[in-house]
Amino acid sequence: MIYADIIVDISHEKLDRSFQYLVPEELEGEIRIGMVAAIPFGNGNCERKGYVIGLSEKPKISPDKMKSLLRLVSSEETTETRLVSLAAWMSERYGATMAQSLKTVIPLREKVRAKEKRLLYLNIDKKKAEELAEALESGRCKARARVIRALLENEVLDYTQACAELKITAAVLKPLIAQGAVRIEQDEIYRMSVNGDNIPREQRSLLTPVQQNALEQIQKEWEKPVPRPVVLHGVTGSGKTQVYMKLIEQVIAEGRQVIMLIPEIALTYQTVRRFYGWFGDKVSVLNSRLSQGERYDQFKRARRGEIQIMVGPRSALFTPFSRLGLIIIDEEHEQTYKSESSPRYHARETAVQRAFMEGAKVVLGSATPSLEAYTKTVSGEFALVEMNARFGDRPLPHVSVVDLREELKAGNRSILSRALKEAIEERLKAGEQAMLFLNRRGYAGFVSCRSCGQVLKCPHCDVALSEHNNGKMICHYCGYQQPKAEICPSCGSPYIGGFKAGTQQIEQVLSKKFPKARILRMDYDTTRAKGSYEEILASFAAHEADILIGTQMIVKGHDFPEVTLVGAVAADLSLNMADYRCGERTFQLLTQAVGRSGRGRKPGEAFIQTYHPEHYSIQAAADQDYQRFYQEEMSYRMLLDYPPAAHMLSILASGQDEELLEKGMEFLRKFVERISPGDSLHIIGPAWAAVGKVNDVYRKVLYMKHTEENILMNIKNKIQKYIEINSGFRKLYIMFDYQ
DNA sequence: AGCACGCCGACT
DNA sequence: GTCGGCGTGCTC
Repeated sequence: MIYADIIVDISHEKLDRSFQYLVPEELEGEIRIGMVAAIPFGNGNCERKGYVIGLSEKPKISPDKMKSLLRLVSSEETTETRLVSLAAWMSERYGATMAQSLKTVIPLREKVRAKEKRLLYLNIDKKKAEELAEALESGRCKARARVIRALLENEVLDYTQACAELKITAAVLKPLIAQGAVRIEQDEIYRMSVNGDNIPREQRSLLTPVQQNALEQIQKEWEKPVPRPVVLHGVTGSGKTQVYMKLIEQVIAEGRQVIMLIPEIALTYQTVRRFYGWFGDKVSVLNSRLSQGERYDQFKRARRGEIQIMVGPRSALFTPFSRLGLIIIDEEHEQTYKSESSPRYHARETAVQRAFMEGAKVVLGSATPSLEAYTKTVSGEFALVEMNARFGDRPLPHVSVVDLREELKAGNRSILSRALKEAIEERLKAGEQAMLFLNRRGYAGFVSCRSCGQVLKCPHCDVALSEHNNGKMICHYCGYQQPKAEICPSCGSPYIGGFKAGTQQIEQVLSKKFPKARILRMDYDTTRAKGSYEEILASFAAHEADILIGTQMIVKGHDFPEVTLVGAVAADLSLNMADYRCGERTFQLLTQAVGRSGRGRKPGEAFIQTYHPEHYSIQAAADQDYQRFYQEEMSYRMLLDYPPAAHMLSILASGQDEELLEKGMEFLRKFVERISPGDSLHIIGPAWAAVGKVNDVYRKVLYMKHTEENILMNIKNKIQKYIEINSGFRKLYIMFDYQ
């Protein structure tokens, strides 16, 4: 006997789990995961549709209580069934529940209802309604009377809102609808969709020989019976976008569709404009500011075949195209492609899986490919295509590494080295632009006591508070703020102050040293208002300022042809993080930052200020030498068994009860030790998470490393079962992260 | 979401 | 007692 796990297609939290049904014998050969089945549901055996999310031979409940599914609604493969299979793969791979995976993959479930806002109307004239209300009030139907009264006051009521405010349920409304006094209408709410009509179509320029060569290599790979995913490694400014455009055109001409993922931070007005300029109404661009409903609308357009190209962040990967031909991931190494909530999927890996399931091709582009992707090109699993020259044969910028220890020895305590200061002066004189880049936001501006060393922390999160110029200290995790402390709360010393290296401090130093320079600052504070991000960039692009200071956000993919100087003020900040990827991140950030310089006619220059001038991440970035970085970083990962040299599974547990959390994690470690085969598995922890507490919820992690992927998968499955059986874990939230 | 069950106030 | 509104809880 086969049993099918089915999620009922009703949008309600309490139904967000699977129900098991008997599969009739004649359907046993036909049923597959992802199909839609008609099932009897609830006390009235009301017929509903549900997704088949799993098949097994073991019943979860006594089989005589189980109902049999009626029939399969879609026996053919549709876009939806393929996406449901993708969700099934994701929950297996990333250790999430099927409900969580379905939610990420199919936005339709709860969002359909959100779109069709249900409204209540009076179905009789006011006089009759008045009479009815009186009749109901004199009787016992007070709840019904409330509805009629409310409708007499307001012609239209929102269904959900009315239920909450008038304290009524469907049971109250049902007789009113039956007698014809009230009607429900499902108003489709029209939302503004991004309109690309009035943007002029842009002429595509001819490809340079380097680009043409890359294009041909990719096309050659595509001619193979089973094309491999292609890693397009192009140095900064080599013009990968032009190559993407040609590939997209080719796939569209074959009558297939394209998904292009770009990092969230690059989704600016300019990018959106460019895509509309190239593809007109064939393209839709998603961005994070779109509401769920607007996103749903765009997905609906894709399903109907109204658009051929979807551009967007991570979540655009699940666009329901029926004949998907190509997935492009631009800046493939970016952190934003990894989901931070369960399922903690990586868009790169998931894209390869979706493409495999639907016979589509994959192109992963980057100037600094992730170790994961590049390693697969070495093993031959992915193809590698390189572009080693900049667009128009412009030279790569000349990079100098400045040793900050030497600066200190020479008596310079400023955040600007002498060399960088001189270079800025030169640019100002020449009327050219400069960019100053600071790796990390939260790091700067923390407040500590000079006598006892105590760092002021957020009372709800395990994070240092940041000092801001408005005299307040703010937690960047939960938004908690308090006035600036005058004395140290632990020792009472008045010598307490901020660690000065934030973007604001750099701005202050610069405006003191160069009072005539026009300075723009771009960080968390100056971009919080909607649209200000674009405003700052546009203003700098129009040369309304000479110097732009900022965090990560200024180094991503913007083209400022007038910029001839880039300074990485404190390159080490991202090097000292407690994370095995910090070397990779530093290399990527610095390479991107340095690559901003000299993109126009004039050659560029860059300075990297550091306390570790000998570190390979910094040297390789200065030389723009990816190969060298890859070799060094890979040997480090192999030495310590970090991905991609080995596989790693993390268990992230959180809960409000600190003691319960610690006990639970200890139990988990012992459990893993018991089931793990021999000594080849490295278990690390349990330890406190990088941020051990957020909003009064404690967080711990347990890591496991092994060279064999299957062994970790197996352990993950066993832990999942263990957690399900032991009720002690009910109050803990447990998430798996696989990398 | 929608159905049954059961509590509780009103009325023959 | 009985009738019926309406809140509550469950659905393989």
